[in-house]
Amino acid sequence: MNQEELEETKKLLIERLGVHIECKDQLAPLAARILATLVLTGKKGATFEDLVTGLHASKSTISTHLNTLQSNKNITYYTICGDRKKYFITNPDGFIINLDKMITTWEKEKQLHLQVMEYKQKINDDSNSAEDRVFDLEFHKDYMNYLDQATSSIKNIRQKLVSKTNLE
Amino acid sequence: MNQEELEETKKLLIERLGVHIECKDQLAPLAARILATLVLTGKKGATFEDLVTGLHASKSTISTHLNTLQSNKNITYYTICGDRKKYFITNPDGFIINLDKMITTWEKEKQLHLQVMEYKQKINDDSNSAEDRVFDLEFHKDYMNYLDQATSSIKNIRQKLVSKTNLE
DNA sequence: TGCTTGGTTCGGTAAATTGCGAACTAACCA
DNA sequence: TGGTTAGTTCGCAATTTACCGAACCAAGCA
Repeated sequence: MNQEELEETKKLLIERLGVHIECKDQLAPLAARILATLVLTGKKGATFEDLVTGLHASKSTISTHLNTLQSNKNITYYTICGDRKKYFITNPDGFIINLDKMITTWEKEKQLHLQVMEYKQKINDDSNSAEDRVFDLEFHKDYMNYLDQATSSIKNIRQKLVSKTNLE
Repeated sequence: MNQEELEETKKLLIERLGVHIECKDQLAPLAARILATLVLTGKKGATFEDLVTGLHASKSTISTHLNTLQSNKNITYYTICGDRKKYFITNPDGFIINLDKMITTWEKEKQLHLQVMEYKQKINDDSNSAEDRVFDLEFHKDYMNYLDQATSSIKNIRQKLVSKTNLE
């Protein structure tokens, strides 16, 4: 396989990965393409200029997206002495940040279900007869149980990842 | 707590849940409010008219969103003999559909990483010396390992949920 | 001091999303 | 046959998003 073909596959993969990331992480198309590019370039990273030319985008767009990606902890950069450029790379803690996001979403969801249950319980208490009881709380109990299970299994994976990272 | 106060809490909860669902499931604001309303009304459900008045929205908006929510399997409805109205409720299989979405996303992600690894391997093979090797494939191996673990633990929870549902 | 490189800021615009209203259909019933 | 209820369709208006270009800044150096 020659150089041109490899370039083609690279572009194709940036596009595919880009679309995936765009949907999964709710990022703007070009922000996702930047992340995809950085995944494809690996530890070597890419400079501001590389991204501008590689993605056919304007400097302003690249600048703003690089800043938001950095503040979202999606990417970082390293520098080389005597070289003014920044070499952007994907955040090596990306896994863990992903897991943390899932955990916080689920915990927030659990809090919401607790609030809903409280509300429904009050309505049920206000009704005087048993057949008057409007709400069945089983659904919320099941849902919270499901959330708890999912949360704890993901926390488990997180723990293993963290201890492995610390060993290295 | 009197009737008005309960109405207030209901609106507040619809709003909070709505914002959460809107972000989590990438739905239009009003579509998320519909789902939130259905969670709050439980097994009793809500009619088209209830939603139009409760959410202060137009019939057309409610109509289109109800249709998309149905085709996304987010909601269903039941009917009462001699009553032309549909009573919309949240899809009881919501849990499982959520889990399935996570699993497919992760499996797709794994496939993408495999393709990226294949690309990087080719580049590495093309280089003639060892210090020339551009890419470190460890990252992708770790990532795929993480995806596998997450997938299998969620599949496990899914299995438990399914067998429980079938028993009832 | 002025030029180059690396990057930021800001105003604007094209396109996509979201919701609305009016006109329409389809089923039931009086 | 006409009226009512339940809901759909479609064109349009208001936002929001995503990107661009031009002007600008700041560090280094010739």
